[in-house]
Amino acid sequence: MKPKKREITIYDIASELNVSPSTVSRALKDHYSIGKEMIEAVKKVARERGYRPNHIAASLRKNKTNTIGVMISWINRPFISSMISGIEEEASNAGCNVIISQSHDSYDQEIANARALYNSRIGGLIVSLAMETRKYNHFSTFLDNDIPVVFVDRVSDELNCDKVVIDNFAAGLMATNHLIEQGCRRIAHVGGSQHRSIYKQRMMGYVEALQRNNIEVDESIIFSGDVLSAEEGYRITEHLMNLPNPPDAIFSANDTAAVSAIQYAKHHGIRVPQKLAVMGFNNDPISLIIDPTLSTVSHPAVDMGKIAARQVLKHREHKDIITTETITLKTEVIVRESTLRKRR
Amino acid sequence: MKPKKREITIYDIASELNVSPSTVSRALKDHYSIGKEMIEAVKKVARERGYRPNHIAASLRKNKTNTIGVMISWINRPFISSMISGIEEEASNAGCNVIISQSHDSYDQEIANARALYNSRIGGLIVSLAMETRKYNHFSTFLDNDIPVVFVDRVSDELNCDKVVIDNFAAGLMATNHLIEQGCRRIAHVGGSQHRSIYKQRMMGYVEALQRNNIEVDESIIFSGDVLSAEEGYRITEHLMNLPNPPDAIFSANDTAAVSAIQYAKHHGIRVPQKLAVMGFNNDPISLIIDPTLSTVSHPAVDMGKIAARQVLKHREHKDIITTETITLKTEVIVRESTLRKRR
DNA sequence: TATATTTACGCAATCGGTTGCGTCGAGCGA
DNA sequence: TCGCTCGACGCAACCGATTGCGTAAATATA
Repeated sequence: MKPKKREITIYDIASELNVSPSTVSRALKDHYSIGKEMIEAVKKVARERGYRPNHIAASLRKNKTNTIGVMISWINRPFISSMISGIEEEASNAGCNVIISQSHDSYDQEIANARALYNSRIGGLIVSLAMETRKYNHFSTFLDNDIPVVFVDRVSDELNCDKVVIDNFAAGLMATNHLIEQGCRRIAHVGGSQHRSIYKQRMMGYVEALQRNNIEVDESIIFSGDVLSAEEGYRITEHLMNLPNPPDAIFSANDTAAVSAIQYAKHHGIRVPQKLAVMGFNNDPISLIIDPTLSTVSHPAVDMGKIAARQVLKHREHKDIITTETITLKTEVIVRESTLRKRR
Repeated sequence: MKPKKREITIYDIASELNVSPSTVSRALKDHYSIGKEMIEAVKKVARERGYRPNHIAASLRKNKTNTIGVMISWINRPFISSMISGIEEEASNAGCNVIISQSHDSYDQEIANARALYNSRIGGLIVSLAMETRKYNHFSTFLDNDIPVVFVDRVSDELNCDKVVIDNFAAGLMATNHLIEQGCRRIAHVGGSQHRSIYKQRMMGYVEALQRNNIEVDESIIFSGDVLSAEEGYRITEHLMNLPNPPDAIFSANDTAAVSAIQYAKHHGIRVPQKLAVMGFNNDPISLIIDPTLSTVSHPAVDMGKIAARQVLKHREHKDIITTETITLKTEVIVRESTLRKRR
């Protein structure tokens, strides 16, 4: 059992060098008004004595921490956890901590989490909205207090903040185009809540593709899932395939529901992709495991996380930035077996 | 744009009631030496004025935060992210934050993370060790400073801390027994690093099962993967199946490698489970998606996370606890298609 | 009634940095 | 030589809550 050695502080360094604590404080962060040699001397002593800056103290004084809050729906989903992985990497490289809170897709929980994070005096916030959320007042506290907020993936059009997204419209368009190219003519869509713009845009891309190809848009084969769970996907597929005029393809707004569609098809002897082509979204690991392998749309989760983190950090550095950016990452259709009807 | 209203503090409450800040501080946490009416009065004012306790200030004073650190290998793995989900739920219910850091299975990174978390003055720590880690000095700082440390899943026998685990030996035994019951006689094992006790114990359970059934233990079909990735699993399976005397079953210490085994088999026309039975571990989502569905061993990730969080919180409450517990959760073999050779 | 206890609360130091403002000496132009 | 600028650093007031110790008043004990 080691003796509990007292932490050494800037006061210790100050008295060792016979200077004031303020000088030490400034020297440690290369303040312009501190002389070159003084800075060196201070840092040398700090190193020798094993000085560890006390972030808590700094946070108290500045009333702002070096912690980045992350609000997401569920952590245990491939896209989300990968995104967080990216966030954590960038943040920890910059010496920031990441604290997470899950909304479980509940609006009320999201509000509670926002309050909790604000009370924790986070220095920045990264948000992927809950499925339910349609009002956004709970973020104004952060904006009013100059706490940078960056939205990722599930963003809101109503808020003027930095955003990191993919082009969901283009993605929906490309995905649907691919299905059409493969000869599908009656393409169903299983989307997410139309209040989440990402799902709306995917759907609009889908509609656009149909229209460009003079394919009738049939509302009766367009669905908006609640949370796009496996069960939901299965149920909707069941409904679709029992229609008098069932679709020859399903474009799902996530892989979970798409995989369910394939499984329904397998259980009922419907051949994929010959009878039913299935296109997913996200490129989750399961898309490579399912048989037939699932065609899907790439979703650069880790990169989106990294970029979101960088945006937050940038705003923390330069508080004078008053512009907001929307960063759009590239995405592409990944063609696999579940849609490949024609030889290439 | 709302005016930046100043936060109200215990001083505000104190002056409103003409008492001292210390009284307010104590009243807010029901200190025994504060009168009943005073406590009520203080809380009333606090409520009315919208007082929000400043955790930073408290942390500074107490030199300890209400933040729980979580050290894991990779966040974007089903077991880990589910575990974190459980941790986060329990912690946030108790008003604690959760900050995470990934080691990427690197020992050096784990040490760096431990330092960073210690510097962040976390109030508790939950650890699932990196695959590489074989020395544990980097945790003594926490123990020496009475910061509760709880290990989950990937624990160390060398440290006398609270642990939350499953009975890996029994699990390995049961899983292997099941394979034997299904008529397998030459069962290979794809394990993890034998320095991680969980993998060692799974392997020992496997060996025990063989011995109890008078099956020869053949070292040449027992492997210790590096990180048990899909690639590793595939490569090892390839090696195994090219042996002059290939196995009729593979017991893998995780689902990732097990799925790779199935995929290798499918690619090479080896029928599963008839020619090769495959047993996984973890009950990852993919185990239900792969065809044939993968038999595996349940791993109650969310519960393990919750319990680990509770242990940390318990130690924070009662600092007088000097005992350590090892909590073992129930686990069971989940029989699916990949091992089911006999009708039931 | 004088003394011992208890109850209920105040005082003031403390946690470790941060930062606006003040100061002091050196260098510089006129 | 006078006044001025500028570089380099110190002073001291914070930030908001916690806590050991002290004490006055109320109650109990002798």
